[in-house]
Amino acid sequence: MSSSSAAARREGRAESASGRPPMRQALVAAAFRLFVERGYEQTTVDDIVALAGVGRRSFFRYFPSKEDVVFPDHERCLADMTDFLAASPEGAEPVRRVCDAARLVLRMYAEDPSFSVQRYRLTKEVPGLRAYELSVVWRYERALAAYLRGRFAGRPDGTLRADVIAAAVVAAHNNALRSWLRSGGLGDASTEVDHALGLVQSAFGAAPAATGPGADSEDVVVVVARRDVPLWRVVQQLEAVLGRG
Amino acid sequence: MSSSSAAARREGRAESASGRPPMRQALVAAAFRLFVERGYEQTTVDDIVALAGVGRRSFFRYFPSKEDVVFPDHERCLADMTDFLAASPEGAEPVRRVCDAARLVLRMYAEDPSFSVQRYRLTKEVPGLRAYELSVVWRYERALAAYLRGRFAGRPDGTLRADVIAAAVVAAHNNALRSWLRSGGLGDASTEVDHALGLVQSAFGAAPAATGPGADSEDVVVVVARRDVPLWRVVQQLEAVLGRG
DNA sequence: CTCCGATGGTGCACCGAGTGCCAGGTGCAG
DNA sequence: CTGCACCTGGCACTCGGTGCACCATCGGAG
Repeated sequence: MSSSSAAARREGRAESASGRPPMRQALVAAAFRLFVERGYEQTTVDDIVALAGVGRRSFFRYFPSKEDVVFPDHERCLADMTDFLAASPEGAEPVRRVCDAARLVLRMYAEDPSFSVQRYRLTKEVPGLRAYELSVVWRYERALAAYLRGRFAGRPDGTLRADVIAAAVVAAHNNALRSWLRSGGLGDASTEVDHALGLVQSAFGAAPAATGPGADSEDVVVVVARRDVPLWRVVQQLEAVLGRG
Repeated sequence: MSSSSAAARREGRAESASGRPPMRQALVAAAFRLFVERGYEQTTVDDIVALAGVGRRSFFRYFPSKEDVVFPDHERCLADMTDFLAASPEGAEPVRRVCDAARLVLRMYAEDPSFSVQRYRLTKEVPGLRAYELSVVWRYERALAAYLRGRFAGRPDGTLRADVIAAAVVAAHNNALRSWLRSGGLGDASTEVDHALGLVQSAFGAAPAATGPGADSEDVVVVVARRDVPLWRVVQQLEAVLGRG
């Protein structure tokens, strides 16, 4: 069943066929029940462990902090993303690749829409959770930026472009994701995200240099310019690519 | 004296000529002395108030949390930025305007380089401070995005573009800022930031127009340039191909 | 000068998150 | 059975943060 496998994924570990739901899951379930019915800050860790029927000490064994119980799957997702980026083929177009990496996060959210929507409502209200979410998102962004920095190494403004593109990708992804969450997680999230990421790709994607097949890869640069963008902008791009003449 | 006025600015209030340094400043000074010499987490609020010679309760009168003492001036700076954006002339180019708004933050950092560098080293090491800084930066980003959303209202993908551009501006600004901080705050920060923001402007600047699927291949021109050809020659070629001056 | 209210600093008791430490239980290999 | 590793629970403690009541100072009104 979908909800069961989604819960298992939330767990970050396979569910054993032999019942006995692991303590981690019980804690997440208990926590969310209390969070939605009486609020995050009004719920103490003691309340959670009492409802889950476990010792207080065990809570912090599974979750380093109270906030972590709200994001039980991000650690796993972040690892997936770094793996995905590390496994990139050499010839992959970098911007497209980070956009695909961002889609991994979307997939995680889409796997359990009701859970994601609940969490969204929580994080929107509680400042502490918002701050925590920011630090999570920041780690995704750094993973994307690290990959791009590697791909842009040697290029002038390589790290700058990497940071900016990573931020743009994350912002576009989050814009679409939040719009989907605000709608209650009903429609298709991926089309909206595709559109948003498309905008970023059109702004940063093909325009900067692709090396031609025949030539020595270092001494030729190909610029694709749209006729409707002003000439000075094309020249600016050229300067950036060529490293100031 | 420069350091004195910088400290006053850090205070967010004018320093009175008649001595009696305000408690806020004393707390910031005491806190930073302890933070740099024994670390942030190793310093308790009790240590700070003991060194400053005030009561523990007073600390939390001036700073809502221990983290806030590290960023004593951001609240003020954020207010300045929103004022700046609210006072934008109607005809201002939106992207340029948010770039200028970002420069306000840089100015704040540049006003007291040694303080900024110390704080940078702190936030780089301490995860809790990093998280706090993220939430501060997030508020700047939301201020920029809110302005852009207003300017892009009605445009297709208006909020999406607003969010992406705001994120890109913040990322570019932070990239340059951090590079300057890493250097010890010695050189000129503004030139680096200008260059970084220029890249964002060149990517998102004036010509938003028809993005993505609207343009067919007739609207695109491909230029192949050899790196050893001087830039002006390439530009000359471009002008010829595009048929405009 | 006295009274008075406002402002601002302080002490105190208290809550809740998070940690270190140790004890008990349970499954497993020797 | 015994030792061992591992998971769990309880206890005590630290520290950040808050509500409340108390007190000092100060400026103005009578």
